[in-house]
Amino acid sequence: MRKLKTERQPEILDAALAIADERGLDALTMRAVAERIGLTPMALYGYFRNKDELLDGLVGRLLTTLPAGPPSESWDQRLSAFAWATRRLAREHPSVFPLLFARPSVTADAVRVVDWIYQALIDAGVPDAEVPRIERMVSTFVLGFATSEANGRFSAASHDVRSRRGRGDFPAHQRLMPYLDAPADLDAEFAADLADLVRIIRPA
Amino acid sequence: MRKLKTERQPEILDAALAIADERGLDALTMRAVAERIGLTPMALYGYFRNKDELLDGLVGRLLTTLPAGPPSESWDQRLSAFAWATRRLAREHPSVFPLLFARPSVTADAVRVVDWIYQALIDAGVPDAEVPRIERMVSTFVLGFATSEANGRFSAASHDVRSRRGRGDFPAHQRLMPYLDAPADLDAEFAADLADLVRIIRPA
DNA sequence: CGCCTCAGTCTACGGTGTAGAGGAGTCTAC
DNA sequence: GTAGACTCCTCTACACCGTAGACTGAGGCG
Repeated sequence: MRKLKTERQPEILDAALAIADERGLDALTMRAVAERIGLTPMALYGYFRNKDELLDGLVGRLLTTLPAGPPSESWDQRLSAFAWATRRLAREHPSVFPLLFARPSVTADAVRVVDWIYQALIDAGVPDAEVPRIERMVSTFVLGFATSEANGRFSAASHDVRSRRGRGDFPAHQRLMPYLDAPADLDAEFAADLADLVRIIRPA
Repeated sequence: MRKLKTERQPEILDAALAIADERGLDALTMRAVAERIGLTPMALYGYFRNKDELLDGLVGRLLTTLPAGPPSESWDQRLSAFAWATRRLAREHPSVFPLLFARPSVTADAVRVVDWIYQALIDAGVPDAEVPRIERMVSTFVLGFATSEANGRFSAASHDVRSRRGRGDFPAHQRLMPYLDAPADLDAEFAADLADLVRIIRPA
């Protein structure tokens, strides 16, 4: 079978997304997906050539849920809306989100998102030659931040450090301890980071 | 067996790293590691409680190879050295590197690296209260850039887009086509991004 | 009627991580 | 010298994984 069926693809991806959200990426197996929609595992292979393609489909599904900012808004409004939507996606689907980073994902869905960002940067007055670099910088940061949050890289550090305090191992940590004890307000932090980024983009 | 043996841990991690470098992360199985050092798979469980712990050990091993910048250098020299060393790590071990992003990794190794960055930011004159945020921003970007490079997120986009040109799907891509055809000089790009970051950090 | 296509099933294979039991070798104490 | 404990490792086995290959049963169409 060369050509793939498409009708039930969305249904399959819904099931896969639900499983990953509920039980984590490790639980996302072909057998689990099949069982959820009442098929045998092998039936899925009529819709996706293999598991990797199913995961790519999942990535595409996530990307299509990113809303295109209406061109009426200003470039920084559109950029900011995209960034916050991306981060929301990561919070809603923390298990699946890291796949966005792991897979090259040169699908039409991904290119469409990049095109929005290109357009926003062009409207911001960034020279054409610089647009691709700035896009990579911005999307790397946004994806990186959201991914870090999704898999817990931003939390619990101070707890571990406290157990080591008293020994002089980590002087900067000791000095900053009052600021490390409280968990960071990541909403405010994301906003501040975005403001810094916009400051880079805004033409001198 | 509650307590783990440690003597042969480095040997095991060396084998694991070599396998991942040579044949990819998928080939990094307990059986493959065991065979490489002439043991049975179950022997590894005396040194690591399970495969996840072995992977955590691998992350730690990578982190320890990041050199501490001598405090004699200026803060931006140290920061830049750290960034380039991180990126070099990603190029040397592209299969394993993404694990740095995937695992919270609050081990002593990770905290030590963070401590260097804290110190550099303090020396840069960043207010104490802002240091943790800036550290997260910088390391998110550096890790994100290096990870993107390692798994190919920065390449081959234009090739796919070219096949879609002619249809008006992606207007910004069409306008930027001359700059998308040539592969980006990622060395120069990384340097430019770092310069932008340093500009954010440097106190007004 | 015969034949084709299609959606889905069934069976099976080689791989995975790892639990549990046991077996050699060495160290210590009597 | 020998019994026991401890350490390091092996062996066997299990449940689960992705998926190849062959099959079934139900239309559609000549």
